[in-house]
Amino acid sequence: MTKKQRLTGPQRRAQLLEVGRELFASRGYEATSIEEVAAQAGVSKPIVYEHFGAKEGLYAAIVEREMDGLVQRMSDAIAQGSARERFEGAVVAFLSYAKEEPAGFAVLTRDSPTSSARRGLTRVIDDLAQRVGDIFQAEFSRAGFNPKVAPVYANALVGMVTQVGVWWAAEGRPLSLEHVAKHVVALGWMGLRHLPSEPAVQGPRPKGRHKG
Amino acid sequence: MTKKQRLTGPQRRAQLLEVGRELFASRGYEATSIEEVAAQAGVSKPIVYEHFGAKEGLYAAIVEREMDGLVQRMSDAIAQGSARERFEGAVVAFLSYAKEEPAGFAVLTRDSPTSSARRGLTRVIDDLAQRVGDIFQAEFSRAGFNPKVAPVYANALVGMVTQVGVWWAAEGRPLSLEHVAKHVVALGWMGLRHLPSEPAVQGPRPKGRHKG
DNA sequence: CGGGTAGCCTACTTGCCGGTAACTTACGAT
DNA sequence: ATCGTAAGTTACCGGCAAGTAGGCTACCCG
Repeated sequence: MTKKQRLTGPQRRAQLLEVGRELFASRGYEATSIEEVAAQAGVSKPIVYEHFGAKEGLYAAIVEREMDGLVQRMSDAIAQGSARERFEGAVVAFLSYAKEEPAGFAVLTRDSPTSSARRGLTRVIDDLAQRVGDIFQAEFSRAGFNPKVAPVYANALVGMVTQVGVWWAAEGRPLSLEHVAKHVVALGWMGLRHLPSEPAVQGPRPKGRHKG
Repeated sequence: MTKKQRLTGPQRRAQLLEVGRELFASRGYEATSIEEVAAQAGVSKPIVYEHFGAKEGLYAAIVEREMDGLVQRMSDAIAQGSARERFEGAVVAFLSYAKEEPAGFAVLTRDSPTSSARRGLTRVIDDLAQRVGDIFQAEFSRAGFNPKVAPVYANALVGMVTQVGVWWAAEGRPLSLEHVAKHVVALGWMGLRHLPSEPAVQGPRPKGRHKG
């Protein structure tokens, strides 16, 4: 068998990130023990602590890395083209990530450890929705729609793609990526193109609203 | 002060379900201890075990009850009316549930305990998507679309509504239910009415049907 | 009043897991 | 070769939470 190999710091760190990702993906945060991570890496517990300080440190490092990867893909995808092309690009990028990085996708999709709640929105997907929401907000204002409903669409689209991604991955990807993307894009795009006008469009007369 | 009141079995059981739901909703499964549940109910640990056997038993009972409640609302909502009305009804029913049963909604939205995976799809929402998918499947076949893509739409719609619900609840429901529902329905309905035809359609069915 | 039973409690055991202290070993540079 | 350092180890602590054994008490019913 492979000799008990000594790795350099960065190498070991990278390996632990890899192993941790796989474990967190399959078992979830709570059900994964540091000992397990260490064992799977052929190393002992304190090594993990040496690199990441605490369990949450390891988890945070993994999530951050995956988040960066996903955001990178999405950013590239919406860098240019018509609005429709960018939308389609975003969907394809998201599904590609789900396909090519199943473990990372699983980690991002699962619940976070309870303590790391920031600002009340705990799940990572919510973060993504927030970013999309910011983009939409500007876009909506520009187009004369009520920007307050932008988050509704942002969350709707993110949730749509996410859930489809989860199903698609869990089901062993029964359809091709292009196939799935096509339908999702169609569903989302049509809705966006037919935004209903509403009483509360920002016209000259802001109407008195009832309860929130 | 309230006397150390002795409750009957069913009463205590109901109370524990209530307390447990609240706790699981706010802390999540792992972070909630049976002792906490017992304390909050003004009772000691073994009582909980007497009623539910194990922690998972309590959790399962709570989830099942909430799931039933949600399904009940949805079923009522889609019992009659045009397709569009039923769709709208389903969305409204879902959001109403999120609004009126925030704790239950939180429980259903969170991750389940790792061990209770059934059929590979662990999350409760996936169950819902499955049911919707079955309905769509039949509907798609009838309308001449490829039924294999039905789950895509089912998951997309369920994910859409779910994520919007999560956001809406987490944000303290900044918009009215009707307002949110209107936009979500618009987004979903438009997409459904313009299903893209595709190479793999079964049968000579060229064009999307019209209906009022 | 006197039992029986249903509801409830105290007081454990057990095992796991996050985290740490203190020691050991490989290895390259001088 | 040897010394310094980075890499890795064993062996422990402390705490918490799941689950249980066995005893107590209120209340109903005759």
